Amino acid sequence: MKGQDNPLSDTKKRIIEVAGKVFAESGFRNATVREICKLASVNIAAINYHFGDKKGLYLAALKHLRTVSFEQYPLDAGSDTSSPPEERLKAFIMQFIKRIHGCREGESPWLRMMIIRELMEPTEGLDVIVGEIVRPTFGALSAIIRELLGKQVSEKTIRLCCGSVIGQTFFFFYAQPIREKLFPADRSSTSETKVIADHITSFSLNAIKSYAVPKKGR
Amino acid sequence: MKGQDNPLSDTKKRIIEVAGKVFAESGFRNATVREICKLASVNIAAINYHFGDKKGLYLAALKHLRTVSFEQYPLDAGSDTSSPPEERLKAFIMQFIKRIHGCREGESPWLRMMIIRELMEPTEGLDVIVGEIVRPTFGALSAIIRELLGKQVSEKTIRLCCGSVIGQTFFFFYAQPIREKLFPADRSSTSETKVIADHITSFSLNAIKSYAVPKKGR
Amino acid sequence: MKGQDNPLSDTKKRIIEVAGKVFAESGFRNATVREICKLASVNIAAINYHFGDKKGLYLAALKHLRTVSFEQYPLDAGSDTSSPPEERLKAFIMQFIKRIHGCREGESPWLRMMIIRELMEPTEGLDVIVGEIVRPTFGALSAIIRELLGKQVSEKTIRLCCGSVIGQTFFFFYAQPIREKLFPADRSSTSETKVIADHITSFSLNAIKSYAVPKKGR
Amino acid sequence: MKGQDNPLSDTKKRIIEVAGKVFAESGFRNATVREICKLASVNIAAINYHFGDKKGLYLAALKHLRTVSFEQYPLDAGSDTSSPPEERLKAFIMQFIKRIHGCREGESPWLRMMIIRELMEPTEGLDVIVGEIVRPTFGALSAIIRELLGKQVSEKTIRLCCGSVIGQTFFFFYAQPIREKLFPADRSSTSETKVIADHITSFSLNAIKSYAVPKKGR
DNA sequence: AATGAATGAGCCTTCATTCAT
DNA sequence: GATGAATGAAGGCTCATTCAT
Repeated sequence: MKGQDNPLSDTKKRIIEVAGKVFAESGFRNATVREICKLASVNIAAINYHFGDKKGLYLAALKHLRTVSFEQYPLDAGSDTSSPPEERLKAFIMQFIKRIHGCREGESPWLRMMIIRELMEPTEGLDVIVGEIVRPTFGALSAIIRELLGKQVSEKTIRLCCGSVIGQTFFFFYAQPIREKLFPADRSSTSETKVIADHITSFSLNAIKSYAVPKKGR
Repeated sequence: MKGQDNPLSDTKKRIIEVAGKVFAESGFRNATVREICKLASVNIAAINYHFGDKKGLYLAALKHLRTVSFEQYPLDAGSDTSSPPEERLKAFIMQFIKRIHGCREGESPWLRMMIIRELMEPTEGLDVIVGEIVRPTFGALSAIIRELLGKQVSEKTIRLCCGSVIGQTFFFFYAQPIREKLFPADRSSTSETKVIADHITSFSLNAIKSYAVPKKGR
Repeated sequence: MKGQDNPLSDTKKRIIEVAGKVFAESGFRNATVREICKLASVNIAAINYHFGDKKGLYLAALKHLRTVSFEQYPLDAGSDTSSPPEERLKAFIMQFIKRIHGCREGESPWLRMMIIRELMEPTEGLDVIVGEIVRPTFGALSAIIRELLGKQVSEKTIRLCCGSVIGQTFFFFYAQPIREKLFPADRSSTSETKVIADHITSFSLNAIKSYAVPKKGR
Repeated sequence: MKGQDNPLSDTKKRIIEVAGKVFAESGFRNATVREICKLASVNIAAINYHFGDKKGLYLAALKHLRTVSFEQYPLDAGSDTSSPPEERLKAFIMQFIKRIHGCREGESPWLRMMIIRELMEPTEGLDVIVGEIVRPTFGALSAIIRELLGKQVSEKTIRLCCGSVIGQTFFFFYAQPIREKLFPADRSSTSETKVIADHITSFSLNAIKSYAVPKKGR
């Protein structure tokens, strides 16, 4: 009775889930198929059978991570297109943080780690990340910022503002190890995450609105 | 007392310089001592003799990179403490970009790559980075932002604003591979670097000034 | 009594035919059951089911190759026992070349390759080759040479002459890769095959007749 | 004091000698570097260090085999250019047999096995074999046969006769396993080798002289 | 201070075979 | 009869490290 709507065999699914963790934590090269197979309790030859080779497994794991992340944290949650853009920006930032950096206690930010590793040593996985993760995210953010800035503003300016927003979120979570060493008080926690999200929201809104002011007067 | 006019043997110096490039470009694990020795034209056993092991060489190379970077791009260049804070923020951002991300054409952003790698897989090198690179940088930026915001603002707010500024610079350069795939027009170049630096400066100034307003009126 | 009109299941037959090609071209070890199964469009477990293991399939393929070869190129074709022995030797050499080395353009000399491989690393297949291929061939050739030499000549001499004839044919075709590298002009072709067959015939006839002469006078 | 004129380290030499045997007996693919290293009592990584990879070792072993074989059995031994061609052909055949097939009891015919394997599955080694082994051998034999046939005979005819001579020697020794199965009396031995060499010599001389006759009369 | 040689551990991959259905 | 999934045993190669000089 099990698995009646499960297109992935148990073994294959188990391997993919383990691989997601291991690849995120160790990177493509450092991760070993041996470790993955051991953790998944399968024979090492199973990788070749199900995924062809290590790279095939890596791409499968990356795509799986994306799928799960998008299902858990859809981009348009928490607001709808009729909401004012300020509110939608706030919702976007919170959702983006949850999706990319994880939010539940103990949940490891695998997707973010995969993205960062791909930026250091790009593989075919970068195309997956850009095409299926970054592009739709940028699209959603662009729409909000375009509405905040008004139609007269150039696309280039919108791109730059998108980068400023995304860049802030990346930094606060990605550079967490440094921040904790510098300021032990800012230890990661659910409430600290909310503080950061609020800061990014207001910092960005303030900046963007100033950009937009010239067109309306001042 | 030995080596009074030769604190580093030529061999050792040569190895360190090569290692800096190779470690930055390939990461700790992927870099091979064989390649480093070949490029430095030294015997493979020299690493063990001079640095103990691969990790010892890595730390030596990291420290060397920091020294060179700080000598080439001192933090306070381009302005002095008597300048208005807006101007000093602008100078800081430009200098930070040059130091961390490189500025000359073809120059590899070794220091940034080392930092990013340490963030993914912290080693002893992270202490070096935090203590000798990040802390003074944050200190300088904090001073500028504190002056912009006024004394009434909490240290926490200042830290958050520092993060927002640094985060933006990191993103634009670190995520360069993604940005190029998404927007081929924004290819990296000296002029594009200037555009980005100006954007970060005005975006941040706008945001910070808005933060500061409430205290003086509104 | 089953399979009265289907002694070999289609699947089994298909596998054998594919295996003959693959084993001849790649040798026993280098050939993979996976490739054979893929080319034959059968499941990989079918080999185990039908033939026990890889070696069983190999032997089956070898026997099939022999059967086909003998059906296509019967030994006594092109002449009959009433013909003069010179003519029969000529016919034998041509037929032997066709059978062992192939004659049609693009036809791979599978049987020869199998024989050569068995000579390098004898398996049970060598018994099949000796008993069902070599022995009748040697018998036919012996009869011709015996007639050419006369009854007084020892069996040992006949055996040596048989070896000389067979040896020449083997060399010219088997060492083809070397001959082409040494003398690019002697590239393999239908006409070149005929030139070689004629040479072997006259060379051998000349030699054998000289052998025979002493007995009749001089 | 040892090895004062020994350009090869003991280890390297040991590996090459073992590799020659193993590659000849098992072929390039079937031979394993693990077995070679075990027999040579060296670490498996020594192959990478000294020869780059398996193929490098293979080529080194092949060249070593050639060198040893040529030093032990120089082509022009047993006769000089002033001898009559009949005598020189006899000497050539005996020497060729010794060189390629081995002559001492228990001596394995490694060089022949290597050649045969290269003919089945050519690698870069075939170029070595053709260039450094086959070409000079054919050159020496050609000279003898040209003298036997006279200048009027075409180069093509000389090539064909060379092939006939070489082909016979190959067959008798290469097909030894079959010959022993067919005619147990013809077991390999020093005296049998002499019988074969004499047969090939007279068989070939008879044939070649008949070729040459037309030019002088008949 | 420096070197060439050697080592052992580990990695990815491939293959024939077998199991459960 | 036939299949997809799974297994264990090797195999070639790479790497950091160490040894003897």
